[in-house]
Amino acid sequence: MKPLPTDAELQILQVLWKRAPLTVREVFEALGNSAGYTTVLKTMQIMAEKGLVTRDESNRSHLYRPAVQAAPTERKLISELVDKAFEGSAARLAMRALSTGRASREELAEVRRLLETLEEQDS
Amino acid sequence: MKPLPTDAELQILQVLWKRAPLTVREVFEALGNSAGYTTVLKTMQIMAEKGLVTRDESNRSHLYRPAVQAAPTERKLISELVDKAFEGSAARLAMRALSTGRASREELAEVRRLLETLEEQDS
DNA sequence: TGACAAGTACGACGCGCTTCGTATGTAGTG
DNA sequence: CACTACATACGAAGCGCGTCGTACTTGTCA
Repeated sequence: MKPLPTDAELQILQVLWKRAPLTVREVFEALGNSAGYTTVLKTMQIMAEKGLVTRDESNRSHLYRPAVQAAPTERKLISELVDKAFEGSAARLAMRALSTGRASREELAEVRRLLETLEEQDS
Repeated sequence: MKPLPTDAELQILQVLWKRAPLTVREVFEALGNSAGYTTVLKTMQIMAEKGLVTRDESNRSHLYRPAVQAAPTERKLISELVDKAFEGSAARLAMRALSTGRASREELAEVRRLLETLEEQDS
């Protein structure tokens, strides 16, 4: 129903996930002027149409809140990539991700803990 | 230099990675007629221009081979998503991927083995 | 040798996304 | 009350991608 966010929409959602509610101007500034103000505005209007955000119009400066959660959205983005490039195997994607060398020692330990939880659960 | 493959290009690359060299028709058939023949042809021509594949024109039916490898391409696709949606943390992406519930017991064990290797290496 | 089958080349269109210019409305202030 | 600052709304352009129709070339075989 609610579509997955596009790239530009995802940038905005990430800002909103950290600290909502926010006005368009606040989002615009958080984005570091990577796009024009009206570009951000328009995108957020479209997101409201799509149901990705809600907005409170009681003030002159409308306040925006995310209408989709981070975790499920991230999972769907991953599933998309998994289907597209990893033959449906999330584990294969995870392994590729870990072998990019971009993970620190601590992060690896975290992954290990998650893995233990999952393996337990599954039995 | 060589750009990342687009979605349609990735579908074709996956076929070529499995069994190259192949003609356009063979790729077309492997794709199960999800797109028209000339669509596949055109896309493969573009891929040749981009340097994603090479082609042997000595026969009337040109033979195509991948010019980029699967592993690095997959890693770049992941990095792209990591930067776009996971604040640069490949480990965070890996954890989300594992918690989609799409991984079997065996796959989890594989991930665990990889993890052990990585943790060793890093010390 | 002529006609058909099968290949390549190429141009063009439609769509979604991003971008921004411009029009319009409105709250505050001297 | 007029002026300025700042907000929203909206239309339209540019671009990449996927798609396919059509033209052209070439090999084959009756």
